[in-house]
Amino acid sequence: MAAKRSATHGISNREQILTAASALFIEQGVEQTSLRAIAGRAGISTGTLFYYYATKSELIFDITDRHFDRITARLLDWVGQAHQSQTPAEILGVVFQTIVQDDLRGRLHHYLIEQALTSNGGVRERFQQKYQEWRAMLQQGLAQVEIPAGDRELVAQIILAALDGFVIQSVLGVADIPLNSIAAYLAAHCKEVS
Amino acid sequence: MAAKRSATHGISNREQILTAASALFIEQGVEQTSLRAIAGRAGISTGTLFYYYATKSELIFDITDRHFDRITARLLDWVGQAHQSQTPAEILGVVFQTIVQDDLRGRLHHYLIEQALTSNGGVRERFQQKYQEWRAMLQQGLAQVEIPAGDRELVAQIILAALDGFVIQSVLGVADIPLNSIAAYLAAHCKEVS
Amino acid sequence: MAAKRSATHGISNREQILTAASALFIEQGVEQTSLRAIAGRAGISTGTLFYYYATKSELIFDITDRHFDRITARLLDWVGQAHQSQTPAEILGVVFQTIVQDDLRGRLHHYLIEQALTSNGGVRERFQQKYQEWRAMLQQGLAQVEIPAGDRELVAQIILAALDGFVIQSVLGVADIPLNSIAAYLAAHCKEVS
Amino acid sequence: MAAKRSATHGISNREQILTAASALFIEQGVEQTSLRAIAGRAGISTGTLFYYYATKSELIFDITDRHFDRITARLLDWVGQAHQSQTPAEILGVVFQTIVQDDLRGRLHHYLIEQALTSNGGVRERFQQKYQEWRAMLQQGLAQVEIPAGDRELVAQIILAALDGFVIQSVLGVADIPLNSIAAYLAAHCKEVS
DNA sequence: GATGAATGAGTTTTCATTCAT
DNA sequence: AATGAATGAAAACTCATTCAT
Repeated sequence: MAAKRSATHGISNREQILTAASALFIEQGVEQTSLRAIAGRAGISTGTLFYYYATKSELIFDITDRHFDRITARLLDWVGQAHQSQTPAEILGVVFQTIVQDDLRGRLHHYLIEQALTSNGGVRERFQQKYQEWRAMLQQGLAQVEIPAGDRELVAQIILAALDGFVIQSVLGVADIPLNSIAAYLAAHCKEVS
Repeated sequence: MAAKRSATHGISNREQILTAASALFIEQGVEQTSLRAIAGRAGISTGTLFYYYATKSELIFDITDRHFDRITARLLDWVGQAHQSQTPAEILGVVFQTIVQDDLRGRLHHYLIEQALTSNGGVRERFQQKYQEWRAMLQQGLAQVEIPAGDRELVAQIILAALDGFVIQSVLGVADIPLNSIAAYLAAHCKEVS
Repeated sequence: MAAKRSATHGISNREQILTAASALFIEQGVEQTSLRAIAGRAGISTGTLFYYYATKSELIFDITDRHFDRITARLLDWVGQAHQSQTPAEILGVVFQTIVQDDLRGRLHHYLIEQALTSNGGVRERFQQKYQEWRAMLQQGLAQVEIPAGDRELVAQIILAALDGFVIQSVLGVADIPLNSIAAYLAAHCKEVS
Repeated sequence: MAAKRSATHGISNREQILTAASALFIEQGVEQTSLRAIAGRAGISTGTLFYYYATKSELIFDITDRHFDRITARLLDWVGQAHQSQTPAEILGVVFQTIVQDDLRGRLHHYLIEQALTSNGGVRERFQQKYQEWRAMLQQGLAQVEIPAGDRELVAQIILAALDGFVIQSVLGVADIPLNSIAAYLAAHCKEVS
């Protein structure tokens, strides 16, 4: 279902399609984007598009994969570099900032959630897996933030959920989300039981 | 834009439409639900549907209104009855349980968010207003939970975001969301600065 | 088909309908104007509209009648007052100006022509009658303009046709129609054979 | 916006569509002709029609273009061959006869005028351009009819307008339009100032 | 590998007209 | 006389998908 290499520049076409599709999905939503439009922006014919993706669902599937990979990569980065930031507040702040403020990915994220709810495909299962995965990664990252080992799982859960919630608000344009204060607050209060 | 009552049983028809539309939106998503299907389930003709709602957007708008009213009502309930539960943990737990576990409303919520992102209409503005409103209500409710006045705003923000996040996970079927432990943890750690 | 008086203020309603319909026909064209819209602007219900006009065709018929009456009245005026203007050029100029420059009536005229071509009704026959009638009236008016009696019929034909032609151009917004020069030219050249 | 040729028999399809559309527009009027009917007569599916013309407006636009081209071609013919006819009266007579008596094109002409008035599209602007163009062509043609140079513009205006007027009457079926006498009269009286 | 013309079932929307009250 | 809710048939438009080349 995902990329199969070939001798010619098929890969390049696949890239072209995925890039075009991502962009259009973000701009207009998944349902509102026609395959013809995707082919058009990718600079290929609809026939060619169908050569690579026999179904719109398949294409959405690949887009989802990519999207997940990017989120995961971002989290990995964060886990790896977490110790470089001095204070716990700063460490948390970084996640909040980078994830919440990427509006484009935020929009895509929600369009894909809708696909997960709507389409029968495996998208939903992938989401379930990924959320578990991200939770685990967050937990790892938190190990470096002086949070008592026993609390890490809960804190990771809260942060993961809050992230999604703030992404929603950001994407909707809800005003006044004091991300930094929130990160600081969480850092301070989760450090140890009062 | 919202319901105009009439002498005859026009109300009944409007109700019928809204009920049918809500149900179908929840089952299949907003985009996937055709007006014909709504009319069919409501037991009226497409022409009659048009008589009440000249546009799919208008109908969505009314559905959104209703949805918001229910959420608000639920929060009002909670604010009013918060003192009846004994412990802060219990008080928080109630919100989490009642809101997160109403999967149907959760689905609708996210379909409507997609509408807000996609359609240019006023739906998005309504969302912005409502989120501000709900945040304020949460703050009020928290006044009864021994949280230092200065922190209430941030805590309300966190809880509101986390609620949305958990709704997403619940709707997606992500396993193992220990809502009660989370409520307890939040109640314990937000009570006062360590 | 036309106005039947009644004891109550039925007449007033009829007037209301005709006024609203004329206005909307001119603004949007006959086809584009729904009966619901007419009823709305007339301040009555669709049911009432149908009480007065059982069919859209009937309404169009009455509007056409009114329109014809106004054109005829204008021509009658002109015939009656033709001698008051001094020069033949001025006399002709008056018809051209008053008829061509009434854009609203011009639009309506062409929308009604389309009805005549399209609908099966008697509208077309009415047009045929009226054009003959108007031609005769023009001929009468020309009697006062020193045109040799033998030529009057042809000149009336030419003027009548040219009028319609200039109305088209005026309504379409074609630039530079020197109506006065044209009237002067016609007056000068038709007076007598060179 | 206009025809783009393709390697296969796409041309044939486009032609098919334009032919079917023209015929139906003439028979029933533009508004009364459904795209389905056009597709039906063209022997293609509605989807295919959409493939060539994404919008009814686009199709109308192309039809308009074609219609204009034919009128222009006819006038060009006339300008080129004007000297072959002997008398000025005959020369004028040719235009009147050929243009006025083509009832089909006359009907189409008026349906398209309605489109120009109704739809906001570029149709109206095209009409304005074309009328200026035709006026200039008529002027050129008149150069060969012994009309004093100074009068040619006015005469062209009058003839152009009268043409439209007679087309209307012809299409409406108004009786007794002595086109030849009129041409003769115009030829005689415009030749030189009395 | 690549094309793009072709399709048909589907969508939202429109509206003249009817009729019980 | 007057209402306005109700209708069904039809309109324009959309689009994922197929297939001959």
